[in-house]
Amino acid sequence: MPKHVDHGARRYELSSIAAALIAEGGMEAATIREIAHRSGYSKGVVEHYFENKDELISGALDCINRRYEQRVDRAIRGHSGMVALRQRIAATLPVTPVIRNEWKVRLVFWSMAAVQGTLRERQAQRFERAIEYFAADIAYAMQTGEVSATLDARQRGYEVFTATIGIASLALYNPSYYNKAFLLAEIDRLIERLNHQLPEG
Amino acid sequence: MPKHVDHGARRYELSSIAAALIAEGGMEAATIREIAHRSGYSKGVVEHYFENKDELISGALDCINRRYEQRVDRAIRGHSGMVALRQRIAATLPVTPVIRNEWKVRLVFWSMAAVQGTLRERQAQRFERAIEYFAADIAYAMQTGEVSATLDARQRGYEVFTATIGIASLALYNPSYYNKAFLLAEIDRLIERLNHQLPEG
Amino acid sequence: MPKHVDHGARRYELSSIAAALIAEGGMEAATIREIAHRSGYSKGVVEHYFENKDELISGALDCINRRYEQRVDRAIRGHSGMVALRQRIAATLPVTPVIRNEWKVRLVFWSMAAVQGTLRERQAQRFERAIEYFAADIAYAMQTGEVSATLDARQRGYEVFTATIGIASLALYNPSYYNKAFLLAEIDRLIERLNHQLPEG
Amino acid sequence: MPKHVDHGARRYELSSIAAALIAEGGMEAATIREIAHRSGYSKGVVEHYFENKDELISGALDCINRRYEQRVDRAIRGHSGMVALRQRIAATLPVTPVIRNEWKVRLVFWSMAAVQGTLRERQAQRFERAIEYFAADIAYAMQTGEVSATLDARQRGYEVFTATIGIASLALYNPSYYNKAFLLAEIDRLIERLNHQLPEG
DNA sequence: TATGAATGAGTCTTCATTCAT
DNA sequence: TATGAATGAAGACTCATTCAT
Repeated sequence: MPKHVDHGARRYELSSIAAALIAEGGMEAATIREIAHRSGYSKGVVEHYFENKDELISGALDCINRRYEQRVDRAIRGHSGMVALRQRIAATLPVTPVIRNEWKVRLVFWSMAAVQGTLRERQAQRFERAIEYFAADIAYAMQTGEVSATLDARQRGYEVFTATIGIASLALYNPSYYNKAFLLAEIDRLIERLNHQLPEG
Repeated sequence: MPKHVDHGARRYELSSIAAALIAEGGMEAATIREIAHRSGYSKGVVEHYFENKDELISGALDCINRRYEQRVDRAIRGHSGMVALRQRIAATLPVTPVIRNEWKVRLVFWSMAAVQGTLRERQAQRFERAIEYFAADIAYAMQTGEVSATLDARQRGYEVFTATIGIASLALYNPSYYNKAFLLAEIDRLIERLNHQLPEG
Repeated sequence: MPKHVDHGARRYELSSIAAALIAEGGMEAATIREIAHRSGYSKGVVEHYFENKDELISGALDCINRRYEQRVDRAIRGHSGMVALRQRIAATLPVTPVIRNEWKVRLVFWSMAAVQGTLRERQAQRFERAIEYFAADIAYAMQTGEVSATLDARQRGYEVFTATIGIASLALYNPSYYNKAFLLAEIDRLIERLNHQLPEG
Repeated sequence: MPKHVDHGARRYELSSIAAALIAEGGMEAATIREIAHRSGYSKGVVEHYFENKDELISGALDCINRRYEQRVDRAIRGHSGMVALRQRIAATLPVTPVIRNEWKVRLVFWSMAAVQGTLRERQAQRFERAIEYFAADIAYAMQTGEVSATLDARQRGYEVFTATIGIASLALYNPSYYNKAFLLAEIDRLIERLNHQLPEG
């Protein structure tokens, strides 16, 4: 009987280290050697859990996305509609060092997907899915009368989402100016827009 | 008597090739060897005009930014206020393959700047300058009464700018859906918001 | 109570897989990992039955040689002299895909033995034994008067054998030209030579 | 002006070292590192002259084949017909350590070509060309009446060639038994066969 | 017996960089 | 100014082998 190791846990552990390295020094800092060194295992172990480097890298992306989703879930639990949307945005914007690191990794992947056909489409799907989450919150708010029922939920979700990632991209490079207080205030503006803009059509 | 060579022109030529390579295959595709090969010069020449690779890379960014600014200048010439703002946004959004390539290079730099302290601050400055251009158009429009004089021009410039780069980031990965027609219609929405939102304060 | 496993059968099974892999992709394709994967056993099992990789490789050679000998035995059963010789040659030449694969493995071993002192001598012995088989058929034919009794059986066996492996080596690289019909006709020529050449001395 | 290096000569030099290493320890002994070390240059230099390892390996084959052809040319110069054929065979059989090394390299390539589709066809062509050279000598001998004009030159060339490589393959593994004297005597037998066999048809 | 986790050496390859000409 | 020869570090990856379970 072989020594048993939780394969998934080990993969997550290594992916997490890869993500941290990417956040620190970009794609080129996430070498297998360094991942092995930081994890305390040998190079061979990394290969044991990942077919090749691409898989490892993609594991790193899964890792930060999973954390993001868990954070959103925790923040939203029990809420819906506009409250949920507020929480979702707050969990997305780079208001803490942890989230900033997530954004660094995310941007590295965006740049990869921008120039690599295979990754592009998958990135587009990730964006689409994110928009749907934003839209779902708004759709719910329309049903409960929190916001005007005449809005186009998908379109509004798209607007709020693009504004959010635009702000996040900006904030990442000047975290002292675009700090937590600034960004949380920004959420109010985004929400406010939904109520005061002219209805569709 | 040494042969005279237009230093600036040669630098621009090489930077342009570097930018094209980055757009094609990311940072790692822009090797000195490949730039030398495409330019027809030898490797030594490339390094003669750029102290090291970082300089070359930064030259590529300058190159695409210069082209962007020239395109904006051409589009705005003779215009100001809201018309200028429209043109500025149109010249920014990835509505053509050329501009999409610009955005690919831009994202590669964003990802570098996100994880590299030295580049981060300079990137923040570039963002700040861009916002000021957007804000200036709005400020002019306020003076001429095109939009409500109660707006905060800087704030509105910031909003339009972040919305623009958010949309651009999204569009880059699904150019057939977020095509030229879609993006131009998007400009109308952005402009419309300026007029119909509640005034500041 | 330990589980009983037929050691020999297991060895043969693994050797056979190794031989197939060598025929497909040469020495370097026969990795322990791949053999384990194809056999359905774990890597550890493979090494349990073979001290090290060299043994495994030598097992693969034994495997194809055993198959060759069985094929010859089946073909010759009940025959002797020139008929047996004909069958022996026919069972040797690469007239079918199966025999071609045998030859591929054989050539890989020849190339190893050519450059590795330890293997060289054993290969020489294998050749010598093969020649003796060919010579025995001829000697028998001399006794029965099928061929001239003045021949030197060993010398003639050597000649037929070298001609056979020469033809086989050639045929391996152009199986469509040196096809079954061609090679079988070739046997007639080899046999004919024995009869019409001048006697020894 | 760059330092000038005779590209072809350097390639030959490195190819030659590769061939020597293959003869010593097979394909796996011909590592780039070892080639670099033995040549006195750095690893990078090897890459400078060969796109990749495959090219280097193929260079090694070219190297031994070129030497073989030069040796044949030198031996045949001024001769033709049966004398030329004798010399050709003598230059082919492994009668000296140098030629034995050639054969070792040759066998390594045969084993590679046997299992690799891309190489197989090229190997078949090399064989065909070699047969034509043998056949040409015989055809000339038929014109001058050295041998019976009723022979099929191509067929006889093929027979002599296959016999030659068969003998060579055998001799390689037992050079003390199949020594120079033995092999030279063997040439007489091969030649004699041409004269005393029954004519074609 | 059997498993597969872990190791680390070794391979090719790519690349920025230096330097003699 | 320009060339390209030369260097050596670092990358991903493959693999045989060892060993605790």
